[in-house]
Amino acid sequence: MDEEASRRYAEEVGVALTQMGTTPSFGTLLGWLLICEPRAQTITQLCDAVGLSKASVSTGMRALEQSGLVRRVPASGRGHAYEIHDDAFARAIDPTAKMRTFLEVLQRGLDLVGDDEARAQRLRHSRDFYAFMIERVPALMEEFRTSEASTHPSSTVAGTGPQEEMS
Amino acid sequence: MDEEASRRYAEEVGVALTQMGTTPSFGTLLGWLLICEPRAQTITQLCDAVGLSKASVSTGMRALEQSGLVRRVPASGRGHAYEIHDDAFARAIDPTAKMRTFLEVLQRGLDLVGDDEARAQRLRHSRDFYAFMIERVPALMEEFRTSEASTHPSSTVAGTGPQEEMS
DNA sequence: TATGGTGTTCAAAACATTCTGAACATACGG
DNA sequence: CCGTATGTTCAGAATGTTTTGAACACCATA
Repeated sequence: MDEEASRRYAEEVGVALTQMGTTPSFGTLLGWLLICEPRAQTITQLCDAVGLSKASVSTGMRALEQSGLVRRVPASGRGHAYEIHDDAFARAIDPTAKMRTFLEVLQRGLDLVGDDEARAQRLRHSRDFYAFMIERVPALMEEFRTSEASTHPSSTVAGTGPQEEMS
Repeated sequence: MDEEASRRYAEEVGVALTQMGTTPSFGTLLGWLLICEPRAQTITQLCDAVGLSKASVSTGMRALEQSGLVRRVPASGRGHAYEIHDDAFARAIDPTAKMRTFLEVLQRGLDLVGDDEARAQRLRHSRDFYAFMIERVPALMEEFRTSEASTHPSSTVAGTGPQEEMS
């Protein structure tokens, strides 16, 4: 329950995610939404909680929403509130996203060096590695999803939200 | 062969990797090492090729070396040179590295909220997802490695280098 | 041990990003 | 339809990162 500990936790998540390439406000807001009470929070509540300006919270929340980690819900009083998805990370994170963009880069490199065997080898191995992982990881995620569904049948409906990047 | 096209490619890799969280010099150097001829290059050669200062190349190469993508080799003349590993990405990239750090963060969150069921649910699902992936992805990588070994038996010895982070 | 090429480190400049306050829109309730 | 609570946008300030030039160490050779 400890309000101050929660705030510290939000900051902690903030620095962890910042190291992974997000903005500090993005990570801090996500951290707060992971543990806050009540679960759904308005922009004003978020401002108070994490100590950021309305402007930062507004843009930060849009980013969180577009990345599929958080959704807008009708607020009790005026306006609207935001809450994190139960399965936020499993739904919003595509572990192969970066691999796909780099697969393209490697392929262009192979096109560039043509059939110069000596140089091609450097590129080919890495390209094949990514191709393999990209093909196989989705099945892994699907396996997790089904196993979860059978263990906790009360899951939310599986609306496949936007698959944005984060990690 | 086209010298200028190669330079452009190095820059292209540079921006791709910068978007994934590296410094521009890190990515550009890696891009150049992917396609340069000869394969092993001294710091001086790299300076000329990518148009960065000696200082940037020096620190950039140390980062590449520590991340396990590149190794030092004895140079023909004076000093030493650097060359990229054939299996650079498959060996240097641990797709679960970020998941592991975030798994810890989620676990700390669960410790913090204790047995408050309502709040715990938000954290638990994501934690379980990461735990699942972290457990399973290594086997996938191993599967690729063995399949490669049987296809191209001429691979280099599998010295398990430092498993630093990049993507 | 002097010399030249080679590589490293560091403070400061160049650069880019993020956050904020304030002005502007929007929508609801009275 | 007005007043108020709410939400958005944007220029500039604050902050952080990357690169660089220059001074310093190293090492082979003669």
